[in-house]
Amino acid sequence: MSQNDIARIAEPQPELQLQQFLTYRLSRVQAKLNAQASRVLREHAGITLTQWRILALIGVEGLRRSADLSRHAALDKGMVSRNIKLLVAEGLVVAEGDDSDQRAQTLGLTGKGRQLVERTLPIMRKRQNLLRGALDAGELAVLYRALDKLELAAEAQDFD
Amino acid sequence: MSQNDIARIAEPQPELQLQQFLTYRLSRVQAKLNAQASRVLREHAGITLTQWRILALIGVEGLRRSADLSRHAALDKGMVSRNIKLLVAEGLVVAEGDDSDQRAQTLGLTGKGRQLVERTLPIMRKRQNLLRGALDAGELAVLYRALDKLELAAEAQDFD
DNA sequence: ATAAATTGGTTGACCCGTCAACTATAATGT
DNA sequence: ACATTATAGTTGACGGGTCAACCAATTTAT
Repeated sequence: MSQNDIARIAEPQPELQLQQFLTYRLSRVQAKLNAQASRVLREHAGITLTQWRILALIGVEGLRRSADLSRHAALDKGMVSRNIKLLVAEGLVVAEGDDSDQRAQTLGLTGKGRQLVERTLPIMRKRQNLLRGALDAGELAVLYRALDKLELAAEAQDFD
Repeated sequence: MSQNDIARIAEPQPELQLQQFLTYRLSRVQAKLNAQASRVLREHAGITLTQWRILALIGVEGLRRSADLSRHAALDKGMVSRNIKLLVAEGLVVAEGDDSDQRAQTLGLTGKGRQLVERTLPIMRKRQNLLRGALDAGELAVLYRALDKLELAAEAQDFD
């Protein structure tokens, strides 16, 4: 306790680091993936990642209702609502009333929106392939399995 | 195009889903890990995850300066600053001027802060072990490798 | 038929994390 | 020695994401 006179409760814990390291790694990788996609989309299409997802869900997956988007892509419905409004204002999306359900609105792409998706799809696919190419099939399988297990463990409520 | 008359730009793309699925999975797992830790800390110690990290870095790792915390745990320095202020206000941390560097302050735990860390450490270790037990060594290794590769791929700037 | 519960969508509030600007002090270069 | 550059820490602002309240319309149960 002479030179290094720091009040410690316990010796540094590699275990503690591991846990924090894990969530740290996960959030970091995810942040970088998002940042990369966001950059491309901003430069190439002038939209955000969320907006791209919405456009792709409408234009590629053929979904037509906000609620479907939320469910399909686990997007918050509030966020979908706000972004739809933006996309409509920018003339990329049309939202017209649905006859069969007065609450709902039917979503679709405008010509401009369709053009933008068509123009953007190839580059996003390219990126896709880059990412996919980074992992071999075995790694991908283990990654998914590990994430499943972690997610399950993270749901435990009764370990205390 | 009869019954399912939806204007699509392309057929639904499993590849697109994969990418979004990947970031979706990552963010989801991470969110759950955070939520779990946050819940435990809130119920058990009345602090947030960030605050716990700070307390542990001071009390367990023995760090004494804000800047060291930021570097060590990749926490934003602004966030550290604000949280330190809260922790001081709650009487868990002391921050006194540093003689050798007028800009810096020396951080330490109060008795109350030390007690709280001592009380909270065991349960966080328990959680730690739960998570660690969820993956075998091989899975953990592949997980790390896969995250490394993905992170690298996510840093590529010139794929377009 | 009508009350209750569910669903679609909008809006406001809030937290977390990041970034930028700024002040004060220290270290470095010439 | 003095000007430049780097560092410690504070603060304000912003975007992404979650949550809750709310309205209108629709489905379900009794």
